[in-house]
Amino acid sequence: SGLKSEVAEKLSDLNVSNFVMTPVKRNYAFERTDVPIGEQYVLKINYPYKDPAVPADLRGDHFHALLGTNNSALELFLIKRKIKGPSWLSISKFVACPSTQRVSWCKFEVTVDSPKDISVLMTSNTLEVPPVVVAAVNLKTIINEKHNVHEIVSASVICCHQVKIDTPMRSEDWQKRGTISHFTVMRKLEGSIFPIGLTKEASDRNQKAGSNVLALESSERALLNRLMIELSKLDCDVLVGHNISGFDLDVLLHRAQTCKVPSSMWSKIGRLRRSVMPRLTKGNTLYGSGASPGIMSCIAGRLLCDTYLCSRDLLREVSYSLTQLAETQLKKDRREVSPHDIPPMFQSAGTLLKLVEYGETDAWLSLELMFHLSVLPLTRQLTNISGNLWGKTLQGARAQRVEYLLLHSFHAKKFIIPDKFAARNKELNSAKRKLNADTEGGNAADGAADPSIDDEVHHGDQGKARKGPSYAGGLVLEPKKGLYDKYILLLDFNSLYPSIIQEFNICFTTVERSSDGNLPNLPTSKASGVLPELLKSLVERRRMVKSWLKTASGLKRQQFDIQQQALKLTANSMYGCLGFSNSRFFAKPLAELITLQVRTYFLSFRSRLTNMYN
DNA sequence: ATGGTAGGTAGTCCTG
DNA sequence: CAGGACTACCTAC
Repeated sequence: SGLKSEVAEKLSDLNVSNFVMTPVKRNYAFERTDVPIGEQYVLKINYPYKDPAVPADLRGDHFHALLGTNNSALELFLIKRKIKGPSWLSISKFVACPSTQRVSWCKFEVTVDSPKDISVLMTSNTLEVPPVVVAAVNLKTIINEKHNVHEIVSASVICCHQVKIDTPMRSEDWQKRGTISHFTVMRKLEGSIFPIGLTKEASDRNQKAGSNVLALESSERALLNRLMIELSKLDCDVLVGHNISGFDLDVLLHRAQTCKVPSSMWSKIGRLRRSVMPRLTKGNTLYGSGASPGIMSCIAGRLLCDTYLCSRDLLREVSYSLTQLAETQLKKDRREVSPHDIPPMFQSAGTLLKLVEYGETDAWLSLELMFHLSVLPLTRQLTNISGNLWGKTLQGARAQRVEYLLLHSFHAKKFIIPDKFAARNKELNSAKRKLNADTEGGNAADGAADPSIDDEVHHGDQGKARKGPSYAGGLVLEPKKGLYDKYILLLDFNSLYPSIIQEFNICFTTVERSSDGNLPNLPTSKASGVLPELLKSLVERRRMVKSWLKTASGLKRQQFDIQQQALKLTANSMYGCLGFSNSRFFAKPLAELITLQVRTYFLSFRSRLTNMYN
């Protein structure tokens, strides 16, 4: 047909020669106004990732929209193969990589021709969940005043070789003899020597332990080399540390760069062989915002568990310092050591051994905190529910979890999924901004006339992106003052927002959004939307798990408890992402409609109650 | 850049 | 000097 030959022509203009085109039936239900809502025939085009991407704004005589042009390969793989979090995969066809062609440090590496050769193993329920290896890392640093950077003087590692990820671990489970190993690598200060007695103490300890538990090196470079060798021997699945993503990893890689540690060494911090150090500082350098993308790419193949970030997510504390958390959560004392306290400690073997102890204790406390909070089982459950990447859940990316949950659901129902960065919106926004700048001050009624401007930052003049509310939320009634000494009735709704979404069948697929962004009407359609169905299944799964919980005991019980918590968390975080302007599934009209129903429901409930009890 | 809004208190700065 | 506009921070849902 005309469409096919036009597309073929456009593709060959882009030097794409090897492509497949198929007409398929697909649904659309999202915010692009240039794509018709509902089911229709579309042309599906497949070609290899090595060829250039089609520009999203390309148009032709026979087609007026292109979707999914910039989907990442990883996302397509996970969504199309229906891979939902850590699970057993069956690989039907593969070729083992010869050692000269490997791209990773893994003991076994294979090449797979087609993603279709990989599928989720359906009988995996009967298989045991394999344990993982977890290494806790803590660095002790001194400050180089001249360059104003941290330099590493000691690195401690505690490694736990048999960590379960399907159930919580009690102290006696992970502190078993033989499953834990530890070591510290230390170096002397520049232009000085180790204090008397340290070398003998180190060799005594190593002999007694039968392995290198205390390694003494002459330079920072040698320390880094040794640390990388030991880490690659452990080949851990998870790296853990307190503020490891904001401090230790950053320092480690910057020092490796400065000390000219060869790439064959520093890249062993991850599982991917790398030859060029990526840009380490890109974007946010704010405290507590996680590791930069460059740093994360260095540890590819391992998970990162930052107990500082986890605690901030899972606990309610005044301070999230390791000292404070050790006290309140683990009931343990911790000695704080600042970089300025360290140089004097190099004067005697005794104080230097104290430094070793402090480093290993910090690594230990962070590891203990991770077990205490059941970080691995909980994040694994959350990841299995949403079908995103485990590493992202560990970073606390809630929006991404909801994004993947919806991607999987809508793909399964043959929907075309919204693009990650809609080029159209970017254009629109920059055009708006330009317009605003041109007619500055002269548009008093802009907010009412054009709601799409509302998502812009309201108080963004000082670079702090704190937004004002962009739509109406819940309803808070003024309390009636007085002493109530007879009856006080407390009502608590079970997951109010998810219930409202289900009750009123609010979904992308059911609510008709007007083009001017006004508040939409309630859906009239009887057919259940994708969102309500999804929530229903989450609620049902939770109810089932809770029923198992009643009769289970011990580890099984804790496992079910974590699972039901994860299901609840997932259901409750969905509404927030509808109102989140950077979300891929951002739909302010839907969020507004939900909060309106919440307010209406609340008021009618109150009047029913006052009628009943007067 | 990395769920939402509502609402309270305390503080700063400015103005009539 | 009272009071408004604004911000930061905290908590509730």
